[in-house]
Amino acid sequence: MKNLSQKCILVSIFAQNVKSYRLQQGLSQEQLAERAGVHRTYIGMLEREEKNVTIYNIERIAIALGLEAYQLLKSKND
Amino acid sequence: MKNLSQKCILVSIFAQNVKSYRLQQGLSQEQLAERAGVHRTYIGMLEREEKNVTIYNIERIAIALGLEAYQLLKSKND
DNA sequence: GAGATGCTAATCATAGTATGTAGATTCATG
DNA sequence: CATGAATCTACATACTATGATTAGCATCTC
Repeated sequence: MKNLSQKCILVSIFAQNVKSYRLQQGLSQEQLAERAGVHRTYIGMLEREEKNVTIYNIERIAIALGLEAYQLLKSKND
Repeated sequence: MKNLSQKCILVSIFAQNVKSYRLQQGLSQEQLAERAGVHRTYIGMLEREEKNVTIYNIERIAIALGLEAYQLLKSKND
């Protein structure tokens, strides 16, 4: 799943948002992973734009960050 | 992937939005599928909440409907 | 009959999950 | 200063569960 960002803008936006909100809340990848019920390395892969995440995991991560899911798909400069 | 909606609210919201926006634009499932570059039955499966769609296909369908992707994840009564 | 949708099943590609290693950073503590 | 422990992250695989895609037939409405 290399170069996914070239094909899909959303993957990139999602990655940036997850990392941004996570750091904003002072969470490590591992802490966020535990809250969301996913594996430690999975969060890293998402932030590196290596995975084509599904809507179910978008929801889990949004909840773990205390956000509405659509916020993770919204470009911050809009 | 039955009873997906019980575990994931977003699947249900996404399904309702796709159907709602599609009908609003007077498109058949087949017409939307062609625009989005997916198969006819796949749109049907999404609208019936049978699939855990990936972010890449969310983007394709959003583009086909002339929408921003986040709009498909946003509950209409907010 | 024609068009649209539901539904099943089957195959192929890949998302989800996990393990292990390595490098970078921070922070004590001698 | 060292240097050693602890934490965080990147990265390389690998397995298996399931998402993506297609074909075929049924149902329903007009």
